[in-house]
Amino acid sequence: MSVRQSLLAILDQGPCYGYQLRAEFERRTGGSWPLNVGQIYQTLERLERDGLVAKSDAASEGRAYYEITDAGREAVASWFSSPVMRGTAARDELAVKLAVAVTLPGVDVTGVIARERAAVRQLRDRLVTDARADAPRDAAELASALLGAARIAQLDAELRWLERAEELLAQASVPPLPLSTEVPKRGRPARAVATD
Amino acid sequence: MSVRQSLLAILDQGPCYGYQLRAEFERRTGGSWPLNVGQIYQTLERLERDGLVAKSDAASEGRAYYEITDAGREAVASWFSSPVMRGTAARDELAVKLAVAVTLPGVDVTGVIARERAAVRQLRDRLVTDARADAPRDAAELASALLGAARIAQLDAELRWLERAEELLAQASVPPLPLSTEVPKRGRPARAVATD
DNA sequence: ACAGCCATGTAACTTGTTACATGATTTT
DNA sequence: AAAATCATGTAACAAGTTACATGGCTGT
Repeated sequence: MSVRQSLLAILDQGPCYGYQLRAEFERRTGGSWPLNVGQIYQTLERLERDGLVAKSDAASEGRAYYEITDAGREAVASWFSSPVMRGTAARDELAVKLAVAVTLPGVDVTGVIARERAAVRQLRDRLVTDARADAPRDAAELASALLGAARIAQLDAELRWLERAEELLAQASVPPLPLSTEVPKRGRPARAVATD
Repeated sequence: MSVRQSLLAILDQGPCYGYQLRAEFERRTGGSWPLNVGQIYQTLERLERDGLVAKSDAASEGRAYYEITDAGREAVASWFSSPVMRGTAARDELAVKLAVAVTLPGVDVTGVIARERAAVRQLRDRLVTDARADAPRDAAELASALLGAARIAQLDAELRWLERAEELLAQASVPPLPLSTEVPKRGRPARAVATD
């Protein structure tokens, strides 16, 4: 929902047209997260469908301006006033991959961890090198610095976690789980223990 | 791609039918990431479309078994032998939200950070409390512990980053960016400097 | 005239996800 | 018979993303 909500928040500042929205978004995210222009129009179409924006009447010079609606303003306020949704599940690709790997027979988990770690460290080092140390001069530079710091922090966390995973794996050497051989009955299963 | 690849990796262990796949996946992810059964069949259909699995001939007792193909085995090997894809962009909802927030006039960034931080800390504390300290007895428990640790590590990173963001924001008090007023020309822009 | 960008829009696709229909099987 | 679960499958949708068609405008 990030793109959708971000575009809406920008439109909260005033009417915009497609190309302008892309420029504003990319300016405010420091060039990370580049957007295909088509995605802007797709998102605008969906925002309009949901009643959060509307095509402006005053279309100047062949540009299709969109303006936010009252419902859209509410959505922006709600976005900024409530924390980001975190589902109960951990939709972390790396974590799930490793979790599945340790349960499967025949997977070289140590190798998997080593490769992931090398990739993470390399990327992390590159980002740290590229990160400029001088203080941000405007809000866009500040935003850029924040995004960079977030990326690095996340990679650091992954590095530490991967090291911890290596430890756990070395200590608790547990047998992997083959496919469950027991074929359960098809109908309604018996009551767990008793009716009581 | 996690679900898709995980199911394929499980099928690499032997033919499975839909319900069985769900059980195997959830067993191996410790109940986090619960799957709607329909998603299993959707994913199987797409895997079959891509030639990575095939319907098994020996359909026993009305169960539709799927088995992995050679291409599927290659995909599994490739998944485990190469690190997870990390796009150039930082598709981090929280980070982008804050980045956009600091560039927009009229947003109470301090409040946003405070609320996000409170939510993260609360969730983190709950997870730490729920985390069992005893050593895992089988691979499923190890996987579960790994997933829990990954979640906590990620939340820790977010906490630290949010604190850093507060600092940066307090130090470098930069003015927010209003919408760009300059309307660029529509046609081809002039050459940057010179042909040389 | 032509290259090249601005600008809009549409079609299609990906993974993830839910809701629903349908039936078989088994316990109560 | 009714309830509950196993089991398969289909339809639809969300959000992100890309590719393409089409035209207008401007500098060379």
